[in-house]
Amino acid sequence: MTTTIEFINKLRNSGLRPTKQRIKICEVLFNKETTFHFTINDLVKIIETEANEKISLATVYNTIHAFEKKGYLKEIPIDSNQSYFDTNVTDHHHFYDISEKKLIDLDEVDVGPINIQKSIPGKKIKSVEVLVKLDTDNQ
Amino acid sequence: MTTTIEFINKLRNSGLRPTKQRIKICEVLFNKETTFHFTINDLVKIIETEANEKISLATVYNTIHAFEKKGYLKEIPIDSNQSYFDTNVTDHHHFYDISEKKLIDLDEVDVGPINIQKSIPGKKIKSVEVLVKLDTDNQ
DNA sequence: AAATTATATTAAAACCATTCTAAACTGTTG
DNA sequence: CAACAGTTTAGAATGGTTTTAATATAATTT
Repeated sequence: MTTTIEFINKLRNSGLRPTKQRIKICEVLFNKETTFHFTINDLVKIIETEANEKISLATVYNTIHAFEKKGYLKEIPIDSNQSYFDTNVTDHHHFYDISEKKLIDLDEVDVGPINIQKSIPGKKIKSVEVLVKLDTDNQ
Repeated sequence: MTTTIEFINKLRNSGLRPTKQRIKICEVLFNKETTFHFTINDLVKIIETEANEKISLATVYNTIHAFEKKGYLKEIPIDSNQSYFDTNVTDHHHFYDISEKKLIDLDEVDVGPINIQKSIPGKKIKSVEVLVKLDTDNQ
Protein backbone atom coordinates (compact mmCIF):
# COMPACT_ATOMS: atom_id res chain seq x y z
CA MET A 1 0.00 0.00 0.00
CA THR A 2 1.47 3.27 -1.14
CA THR A 3 0.07 6.54 0.13
CA THR A 4 -0.84 9.49 -2.01
CA ILE A 5 1.99 11.46 -0.42
CA GLU A 6 4.47 8.85 -1.59
CA PHE A 7 3.19 9.05 -5.15
CA ILE A 8 3.46 12.83 -5.00
CA ASN A 9 7.07 12.55 -3.89
CA LYS A 10 7.84 9.94 -6.49
CA LEU A 11 6.44 12.17 -9.20
CA ARG A 12 8.23 15.27 -7.95
CA ASN A 13 11.52 13.40 -7.63
CA SER A 14 11.13 12.38 -11.26
CA GLY A 15 10.63 15.93 -12.39
CA LEU A 16 6.94 15.35 -13.03
CA ARG A 17 4.44 17.72 -11.47
CA PRO A 18 2.09 15.82 -9.23
CA THR A 19 -1.20 16.63 -10.88
CA LYS A 20 -4.54 15.16 -9.92
CA GLN A 21 -4.54 13.04 -13.08
CA ARG A 22 -1.03 11.65 -12.64
CA ILE A 23 -1.70 10.76 -9.03
CA LYS A 24 -4.87 8.96 -10.03
CA ILE A 25 -2.99 6.98 -12.68
CA CYS A 26 -0.28 6.11 -10.14
CA GLU A 27 -2.93 4.78 -7.80
CA VAL A 28 -4.55 2.70 -10.49
CA LEU A 29 -1.24 1.30 -11.73
CA PHE A 30 1.00 1.02 -8.72
CA ASN A 31 -1.33 0.38 -5.80
CA LYS A 32 -2.10 -3.23 -6.70
CA GLU A 33 -1.08 -6.45 -5.05
CA THR A 34 0.41 -7.72 -8.26
CA THR A 35 1.82 -6.23 -11.43
CA PHE A 36 -0.29 -6.44 -14.55
CA HIS A 37 -0.53 -5.78 -18.27
CA PHE A 38 -2.78 -3.22 -19.88
CA THR A 39 -3.60 -1.27 -23.00
CA ILE A 40 -4.43 2.43 -22.98
CA ASN A 41 -8.04 1.51 -23.50
CA ASP A 42 -7.98 -0.83 -20.49
CA LEU A 43 -6.53 1.92 -18.37
CA VAL A 44 -9.13 4.49 -19.37
CA LYS A 45 -11.88 2.02 -18.52
CA ILE A 46 -10.36 1.26 -15.14
CA ILE A 47 -10.11 4.93 -14.31
CA GLU A 48 -13.65 5.64 -15.41
CA THR A 49 -15.08 2.67 -13.54
CA GLU A 50 -12.95 2.33 -10.43
CA ALA A 51 -12.33 5.99 -9.92
CA ASN A 52 -15.42 7.36 -11.60
CA GLU A 53 -13.48 10.29 -12.92
CA LYS A 54 -13.18 11.85 -16.31
CA ILE A 55 -9.72 12.06 -17.77
CA SER A 56 -8.70 13.09 -21.25
CA LEU A 57 -7.33 10.39 -23.53
CA ALA A 58 -4.43 12.69 -24.43
CA THR A 59 -3.51 12.99 -20.76
CA VAL A 60 -3.48 9.22 -20.38
CA TYR A 61 -1.18 8.88 -23.37
CA ASN A 62 1.09 11.67 -22.15
CA THR A 63 1.32 10.21 -18.67
CA ILE A 64 1.94 6.64 -19.78
CA HIS A 65 4.72 7.79 -22.08
CA ALA A 66 6.22 9.91 -19.32
CA PHE A 67 6.12 6.94 -16.93
CA GLU A 68 7.63 4.67 -19.55
CA LYS A 69 10.47 7.14 -20.13
CA LYS A 70 11.12 7.23 -16.39
CA GLY A 71 11.22 3.44 -16.26
CA TYR A 72 8.03 2.94 -14.25
CA LEU A 73 6.44 1.02 -17.09
CA LYS A 74 7.60 -1.15 -19.94
CA GLU A 75 6.07 -1.45 -23.35
CA ILE A 76 5.85 -5.03 -24.57
CA PRO A 77 6.62 -5.67 -28.22
CA ILE A 78 3.70 -7.42 -29.87
CA ASP A 79 2.69 -7.34 -33.49
CA SER A 80 -0.67 -5.91 -32.58
CA ASN A 81 -2.50 -2.77 -33.56
CA GLN A 82 -2.37 -1.52 -30.00
CA SER A 83 0.36 -1.05 -27.43
CA TYR A 84 0.61 -3.23 -24.34
CA PHE A 85 2.26 -1.99 -21.17
CA ASP A 86 3.51 -3.80 -18.10
CA THR A 87 3.78 -2.49 -14.56
CA ASN A 88 6.38 -5.19 -13.95
CA VAL A 89 9.63 -3.49 -14.96
CA THR A 90 11.96 -6.28 -13.84
CA ASP A 91 13.69 -8.41 -16.48
CA HIS A 92 11.23 -10.99 -17.66
CA HIS A 93 9.49 -12.33 -20.74
CA HIS A 94 5.99 -13.09 -21.93
CA PHE A 95 3.50 -15.55 -23.20
CA TYR A 96 1.00 -14.01 -25.56
CA ASP A 97 -2.31 -15.82 -25.79
CA ILE A 98 -3.34 -15.12 -29.35
CA SER A 99 -7.01 -16.00 -29.05
CA GLU A 100 -7.57 -14.11 -25.81
CA LYS A 101 -5.16 -11.29 -26.63
CA LYS A 102 -3.76 -11.59 -23.13
CA LEU A 103 -0.21 -11.48 -21.82
CA ILE A 104 1.19 -13.78 -19.14
CA ASP A 105 4.49 -13.21 -17.37
CA LEU A 106 7.38 -15.59 -17.81
CA ASP A 107 10.03 -15.33 -15.12
CA GLU A 108 13.64 -15.26 -16.25
CA VAL A 109 13.88 -18.72 -14.69
CA ASP A 110 11.18 -20.02 -17.02
CA VAL A 111 13.22 -19.02 -20.03
CA GLY A 112 16.81 -19.37 -18.95
CA PRO A 113 19.73 -17.10 -19.73
CA ILE A 114 20.02 -15.72 -23.23
CA ASN A 115 23.45 -14.86 -24.53
CA ILE A 116 23.55 -12.98 -27.78
CA GLN A 117 26.61 -14.16 -29.74
CA LYS A 118 26.60 -11.37 -32.25
CA SER A 119 27.25 -7.67 -32.08
CA ILE A 120 26.85 -4.72 -34.37
CA PRO A 121 29.62 -2.10 -34.37
CA GLY A 122 28.56 1.18 -32.80
CA LYS A 123 25.45 -0.35 -31.31
CA LYS A 124 24.77 -1.65 -27.84
CA ILE A 125 22.05 -3.98 -26.62
CA LYS A 126 19.28 -2.12 -24.86
CA SER A 127 16.94 -5.01 -24.16
CA VAL A 128 16.37 -8.68 -24.91
CA GLU A 129 12.75 -9.69 -25.03
CA VAL A 130 11.26 -13.10 -25.62
CA LEU A 131 7.68 -13.42 -26.80
CA VAL A 132 6.15 -16.88 -26.74
CA LYS A 133 2.92 -17.06 -28.69
CA LEU A 134 0.27 -19.46 -27.46
CA ASP A 135 -2.44 -21.13 -29.44
CA THR A 136 -5.41 -23.14 -28.30
CA ASP A 137 -4.36 -26.79 -28.06
CA ASN A 138 -7.02 -28.64 -30.11
CA GLN A 139 -5.29 -31.92 -30.36
CA MET B 1 16.40 -17.34 -59.87
CA THR B 2 12.82 -18.47 -59.96
CA THR B 3 10.82 -18.29 -63.15
CA THR B 4 7.37 -16.82 -63.47
CA ILE B 5 6.03 -20.29 -64.22
CA GLU B 6 7.35 -21.55 -60.93
CA PHE B 7 5.62 -18.73 -59.05
CA ILE B 8 2.40 -19.51 -60.88
CA ASN B 9 2.66 -23.14 -59.83
CA LYS B 10 3.52 -22.21 -56.28
CA LEU B 11 0.48 -19.97 -56.09
CA ARG B 12 -1.83 -22.50 -57.67
CA ASN B 13 -0.57 -25.26 -55.40
CA SER B 14 -1.39 -23.03 -52.44
CA GLY B 15 -4.93 -22.50 -53.63
CA LEU B 16 -4.20 -18.94 -54.65
CA ARG B 17 -5.09 -17.84 -58.14
CA PRO B 18 -2.00 -16.65 -59.98
CA THR B 19 -3.06 -13.10 -60.73
CA LYS B 20 -0.83 -10.48 -62.29
CA GLN B 21 -0.54 -8.69 -58.94
CA ARG B 22 0.36 -11.77 -56.93
CA ILE B 23 2.99 -12.83 -59.43
CA LYS B 24 4.51 -9.37 -59.33
CA ILE B 25 4.66 -9.45 -55.54
CA CYS B 26 6.24 -12.93 -55.65
CA GLU B 27 8.91 -11.62 -57.97
CA VAL B 28 9.65 -8.65 -55.75
CA LEU B 29 9.74 -10.72 -52.58
CA PHE B 30 11.13 -14.11 -53.57
CA ASN B 31 13.43 -13.43 -56.48
CA LYS B 32 16.21 -11.88 -54.43
CA GLU B 33 19.66 -13.16 -53.55
CA THR B 34 18.95 -12.75 -49.86
CA THR B 35 15.92 -12.61 -47.62
CA PHE B 36 14.90 -9.22 -46.26
CA HIS B 37 12.56 -7.28 -44.00
CA PHE B 38 9.92 -4.87 -45.18
CA THR B 39 6.84 -2.90 -44.28
CA ILE B 40 3.79 -2.66 -46.52
CA ASN B 41 4.87 0.85 -47.40
CA ASP B 42 8.34 -0.37 -48.39
CA LEU B 43 6.79 -3.01 -50.60
CA VAL B 44 4.47 -0.59 -52.38
CA LYS B 45 7.42 1.69 -53.09
CA ILE B 46 9.50 -1.18 -54.46
CA ILE B 47 6.69 -2.28 -56.77
CA GLU B 48 6.08 1.24 -58.00
CA THR B 49 9.76 1.94 -58.58
CA GLU B 50 11.23 -1.37 -59.67
CA ALA B 51 8.22 -2.62 -61.55
CA ASN B 52 6.68 0.72 -62.47
CA GLU B 53 3.22 -0.70 -62.01
CA LYS B 54 0.18 0.51 -60.18
CA ILE B 55 -1.22 -1.81 -57.54
CA SER B 56 -3.95 -1.13 -55.05
CA LEU B 57 -2.93 -0.86 -51.41
CA ALA B 58 -5.76 -3.22 -50.51
CA THR B 59 -4.36 -5.84 -52.86
CA VAL B 60 -0.94 -5.57 -51.28
CA TYR B 61 -2.44 -6.07 -47.83
CA ASN B 62 -4.58 -8.97 -49.02
CA THR B 63 -1.66 -10.68 -50.71
CA ILE B 64 0.76 -10.24 -47.84
CA HIS B 65 -1.75 -11.65 -45.41
CA ALA B 66 -2.47 -14.57 -47.73
CA PHE B 67 1.27 -15.26 -48.05
CA GLU B 68 1.72 -15.03 -44.31
CA LYS B 69 -1.10 -17.49 -43.73
CA LYS B 70 0.53 -19.88 -46.19
CA GLY B 71 3.84 -19.57 -44.36
CA TYR B 72 5.73 -17.73 -47.10
CA LEU B 73 6.24 -14.70 -44.87
CA LYS B 74 6.55 -14.08 -41.16
CA GLU B 75 5.38 -11.02 -39.28
CA ILE B 76 7.91 -9.82 -36.74
CA PRO B 77 6.61 -8.62 -33.40
CA ILE B 78 7.74 -5.08 -32.75
CA ASP B 79 6.06 -2.45 -30.66
CA SER B 80 5.77 -0.18 -33.65
CA ASN B 81 2.85 1.48 -35.32
CA GLN B 82 3.48 -0.50 -38.47
CA SER B 83 3.93 -4.17 -39.25
CA TYR B 84 7.26 -5.62 -40.31
CA PHE B 85 7.48 -8.75 -42.43
CA ASP B 86 10.34 -11.11 -43.16
CA THR B 87 10.89 -13.22 -46.25
CA ASN B 88 13.11 -15.45 -44.12
CA VAL B 89 10.68 -17.97 -42.67
CA THR B 90 13.25 -20.21 -41.00
CA ASP B 91 13.54 -20.17 -37.21
CA HIS B 92 15.57 -17.14 -36.26
CA HIS B 93 15.47 -13.98 -34.20
CA HIS B 94 16.10 -10.26 -34.63
CA PHE B 95 18.01 -7.21 -33.68
CA TYR B 96 15.93 -4.08 -33.94
CA ASP B 97 17.91 -0.91 -34.45
CA ILE B 98 15.75 1.66 -32.71
CA SER B 99 17.24 4.78 -34.26
CA GLU B 100 17.25 3.46 -37.81
CA LYS B 101 14.05 1.44 -37.44
CA LYS B 102 15.77 -1.45 -39.17
CA LEU B 103 15.73 -5.16 -38.47
CA ILE B 104 18.79 -7.41 -38.61
CA ASP B 105 18.64 -11.21 -38.60
CA LEU B 106 20.03 -13.21 -35.72
CA ASP B 107 20.67 -16.85 -36.52
CA GLU B 108 19.51 -19.42 -34.02
CA VAL B 109 23.20 -20.01 -33.33
CA ASP B 110 23.63 -16.37 -32.29
CA VAL B 111 20.98 -16.77 -29.61
CA GLY B 112 21.24 -20.38 -28.53
CA PRO B 113 18.45 -22.75 -27.65
CA ILE B 114 15.53 -21.45 -25.65
CA ASN B 115 13.63 -23.87 -23.49
CA ILE B 116 10.43 -22.59 -22.00
CA GLN B 117 10.02 -24.11 -18.54
CA LYS B 118 6.41 -23.20 -18.10
CA SER B 119 3.18 -24.27 -19.71
CA ILE B 120 -0.40 -23.13 -19.69
CA PRO B 121 -3.10 -25.82 -19.64
CA GLY B 122 -5.00 -26.07 -22.92
CA LYS B 123 -2.46 -23.94 -24.75
CA LYS B 124 0.42 -24.90 -26.94
CA ILE B 125 3.44 -22.91 -28.01
CA LYS B 126 3.11 -21.59 -31.52
CA SER B 127 6.31 -19.58 -31.72
CA VAL B 128 9.22 -18.30 -29.64
CA GLU B 129 10.61 -15.00 -30.80
CA VAL B 130 13.50 -13.03 -29.41
CA LEU B 131 13.77 -9.32 -30.11
CA VAL B 132 17.03 -7.63 -29.18
CA LYS B 133 16.76 -3.86 -29.24
CA LEU B 134 19.84 -1.90 -30.21
CA ASP B 135 20.77 1.61 -29.24
CA THR B 136 23.53 3.84 -30.49
CA ASP B 137 26.62 3.21 -28.38
CA ASN B 138 27.67 6.71 -27.21
CA GLN B 139 30.11 5.61 -24.61
C1' DA C 1 -0.28 36.08 -1.07
C1' DA C 2 -0.37 38.04 -5.49
C1' DA C 3 1.90 38.04 -9.87
C1' DT C 4 4.57 35.66 -13.07
C1' DT C 5 6.29 31.78 -15.45
C1' DA C 6 6.43 27.10 -16.80
C1' DT C 7 4.10 23.01 -17.35
C1' DA C 8 -0.13 20.09 -17.83
C1' DT C 9 -4.83 19.14 -19.26
C1' DT C 10 -8.38 19.18 -22.49
C1' DA C 11 -11.69 18.48 -26.49
C1' DA C 12 -11.45 18.27 -30.88
C1' DA C 13 -9.13 17.78 -35.06
C1' DA C 14 -5.58 15.54 -37.56
C1' DC C 15 -2.90 11.56 -38.67
C1' DC C 16 -1.88 7.23 -40.56
C1' DA C 17 -1.72 2.22 -40.88
C1' DT C 18 -4.99 -0.99 -41.76
C1' DT C 19 -9.57 -2.89 -42.97
C1' DC C 20 -13.93 -2.73 -45.26
C1' DT C 21 -17.19 -2.07 -49.12
C1' DA C 22 -19.35 -3.07 -53.14
C1' DA C 23 -18.73 -2.65 -57.97
C1' DA C 24 -15.88 -4.11 -61.81
C1' DC C 25 -12.78 -7.57 -63.36
C1' DT C 26 -10.34 -12.06 -64.14
C1' DG C 27 -9.09 -16.93 -63.71
C1' DT C 28 -11.13 -21.47 -63.72
C1' DT C 29 -14.12 -25.09 -64.81
C1' DG C 30 -17.39 -27.59 -67.49
C1' DC D 1 -18.02 -19.75 -74.39
C1' DA D 2 -20.90 -19.35 -70.30
C1' DA D 3 -21.21 -19.30 -65.55
C1' DC D 4 -19.21 -19.02 -61.26
C1' DA D 5 -16.08 -18.09 -57.67
C1' DG D 6 -12.35 -15.59 -56.43
C1' DT D 7 -9.70 -11.10 -56.94
C1' DT D 8 -8.76 -6.27 -57.59
C1' DT D 9 -9.87 -1.67 -56.94
C1' DA D 10 -10.72 3.26 -55.30
C1' DG D 11 -12.46 5.27 -51.87
C1' DA D 12 -14.64 5.31 -47.46
C1' DA D 13 -14.45 3.76 -42.82
C1' DT D 14 -12.04 2.39 -38.65
C1' DG D 15 -9.37 2.85 -34.68
C1' DG D 16 -5.23 3.70 -32.10
C1' DT D 17 -2.29 7.46 -31.41
C1' DT D 18 -0.57 12.30 -31.87
C1' DT D 19 -1.16 17.15 -32.46
C1' DT D 20 -3.22 21.62 -31.65
C1' DA D 21 -4.04 25.62 -29.30
C1' DA D 22 -6.85 27.34 -25.72
C1' DT D 23 -7.53 26.89 -20.79
C1' DA D 24 -6.10 25.48 -16.28
C1' DT D 25 -2.92 24.36 -12.72
C1' DA D 26 1.57 23.97 -10.25
C1' DA D 27 5.84 26.23 -9.09
C1' DT D 28 8.56 30.23 -8.55
C1' DT D 29 9.33 34.95 -7.83
C1' DT D 30 8.23 39.29 -6.00
